[in-house]
Amino acid sequence: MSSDRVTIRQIAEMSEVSVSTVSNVLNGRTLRMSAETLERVRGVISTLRYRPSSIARGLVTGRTATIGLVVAEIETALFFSAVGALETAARDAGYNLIVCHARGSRDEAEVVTVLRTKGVDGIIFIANSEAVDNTHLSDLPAAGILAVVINRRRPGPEFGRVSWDDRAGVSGAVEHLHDLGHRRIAFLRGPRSRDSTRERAAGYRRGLKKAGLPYQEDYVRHADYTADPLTWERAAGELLDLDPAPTAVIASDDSVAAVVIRTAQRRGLSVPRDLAVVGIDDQMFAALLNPPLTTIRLPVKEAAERALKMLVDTIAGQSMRAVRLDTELVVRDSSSPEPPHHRQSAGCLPSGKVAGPSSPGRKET
Amino acid sequence: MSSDRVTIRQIAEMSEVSVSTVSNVLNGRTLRMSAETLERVRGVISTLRYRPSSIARGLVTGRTATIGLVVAEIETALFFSAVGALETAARDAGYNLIVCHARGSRDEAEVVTVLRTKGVDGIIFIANSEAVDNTHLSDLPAAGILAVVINRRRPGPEFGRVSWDDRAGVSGAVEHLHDLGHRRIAFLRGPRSRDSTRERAAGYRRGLKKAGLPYQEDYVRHADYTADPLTWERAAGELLDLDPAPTAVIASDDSVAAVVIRTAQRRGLSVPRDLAVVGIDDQMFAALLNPPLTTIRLPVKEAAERALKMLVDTIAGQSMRAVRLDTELVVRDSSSPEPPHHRQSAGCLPSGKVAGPSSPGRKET
DNA sequence: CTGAAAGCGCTAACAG
DNA sequence: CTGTTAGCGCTTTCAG
Repeated sequence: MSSDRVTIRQIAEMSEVSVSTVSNVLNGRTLRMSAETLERVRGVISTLRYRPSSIARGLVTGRTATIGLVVAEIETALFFSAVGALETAARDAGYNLIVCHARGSRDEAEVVTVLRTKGVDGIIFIANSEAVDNTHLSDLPAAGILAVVINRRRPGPEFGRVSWDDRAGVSGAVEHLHDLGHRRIAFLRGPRSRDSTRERAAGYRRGLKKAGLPYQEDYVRHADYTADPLTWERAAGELLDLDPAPTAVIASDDSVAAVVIRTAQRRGLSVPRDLAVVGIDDQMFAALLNPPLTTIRLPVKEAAERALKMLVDTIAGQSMRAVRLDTELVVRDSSSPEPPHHRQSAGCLPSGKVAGPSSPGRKET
Repeated sequence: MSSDRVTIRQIAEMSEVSVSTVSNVLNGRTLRMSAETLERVRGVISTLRYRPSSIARGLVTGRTATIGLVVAEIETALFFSAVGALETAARDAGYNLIVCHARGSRDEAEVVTVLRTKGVDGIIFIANSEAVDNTHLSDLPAAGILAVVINRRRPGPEFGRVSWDDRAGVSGAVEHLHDLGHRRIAFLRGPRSRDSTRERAAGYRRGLKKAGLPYQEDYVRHADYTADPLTWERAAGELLDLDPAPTAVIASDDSVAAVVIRTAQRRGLSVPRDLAVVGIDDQMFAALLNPPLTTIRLPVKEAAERALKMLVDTIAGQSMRAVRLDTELVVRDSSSPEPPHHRQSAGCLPSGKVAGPSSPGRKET
């Protein structure tokens, strides 16, 4: 097969220099080298299309310019933008990404082992905020493998961490709805096992308090976005059956929000006139719904970029940190004070106007 | 940092055997080895948690158990399911995936170079059917790097290829709509530069012909799903302005379909009563729209799995092939003969009933 | 059935 | 400023 691989030795011979000289030009240690030699070596390299084997290099340097990415729930649309952003950022920094999907602690431990044998320089974990066991990560720092976690509890101080402020996000959404005149604001909780669910619930309470609204048990329902959509529909229906029914709903994510909208519409209600709906995530389709969905945008891409930067900076000598990003409320028609067909046709894809100044993480677009 | 790496030599010493013996147990060449020795070596390996370095192994064997995945348009939701499926399939087969995003031929050439220096055993290209230049791939076979392309023209006979039948998919959708009683069926074309767009347009014509319907220029519009949603809205509006207006639209993809639905609804039309809408892709949100979207499901996941299998089989000695997969028409409410609120609450997430037997690629669910 | 030894392609001392 | 050399950790003949 690949019998004709060009090696550094051949380059050396053809350039009539030693391998170390070639190695030097390869690695930019070219400062005090005769310009003529440099030229000649470079010429041979390019005519032979020589590319040093990063395997061989990795064996001796112990570095591979490869980063492992361990993704929980790879099927989730939101995480894909993270993978994309990460890949771009990584390649800009001269790294490649080995992407692995881990479905649980056991799986993750296995994946980490493989990644270690492959000699990755660092690992980024992007999680679903599931409070997962971290013990299998404890020996990573000792093994000299840098790691940063996204949307997950920090396994230790040697780990980098990037997260976002779920609590402030939901709190801000409540305030937004309150500003619009809503007084009966319901909240759909996500999967029970996730930290994000707790944070968001806390944000809901905080938002109510800030707005001076009472917390009502009845207005909080469970709608696990990892479960069957029929269950979301049921939860939405129960909310709508209440008397008095809520005039606004913050859904557990954009998918659930889509079903809430549909459920309301099927009952003849108009969104947002009879019911305002706010999602969480800002997935691609949010702006395409009818009406376009107001949603709490999670800064997944930014998180990915920050995580990568943290890793690269740490390789360059800095130490790990924990950063928390702001979410951003993207206001579209599903929470506007007037029904969408009476308004300018606002809200298509990445547009989205912005709410009042009261809550954090809002930004002009 | 990683000073304390366990090596095969240490295992050999502690087991009081030679390194080659350890290597043998590592590689399963254990047939004619004293059971007692085997036991001892394995014991030492597991107590020391020894993992052979795949870098070192790769250097000598020339194989890395790593596959490159080159994705065009990594941001597209549809492709993510491919990445997920591929990762799972790869890991099951003992491989890892280096995922790269290539934005064009130049970028792709660069990515391929990097992948080669990293010693990948094969490369899978998953494309957007853009008729892209393939010349930079021509020396892959000679270099002993296996490659298979998904949704892209085959660069040569040494390349594997997996694709799907866009033409039959759209043709089947036309027939489905015809069966439902539609006689004025419009079609929204995707990006001009893609092969898939041409195939789909051909499928549209074929479907009309099969149904005995005339081809009408006016009913075909351009709605590039990579462009601004406002342009889709305009295209949809133009269709609806026609007299007589179409009673059904096949949209260029699910996102466009969502906007078509919205445009119709904003004009007070009911989907599907006044207008039936069919998408292409079957993205996650298709089932969440109101009404749930009938769509031509592209077998992206299956394609990914087939591609991986082809690669692995070829490594094992088989030769590359070209396979074409069927699409599947997933019938939901947006094309049902009656309005959704008069029907059983069908159509939530992966459900979707199935049309008549006339067209290819339909399957019972 | 096991051990010694020769590299895989490269980098990094260390001499010249 | 350039050349020689010793490995990185593993596999794989080839002798014992």
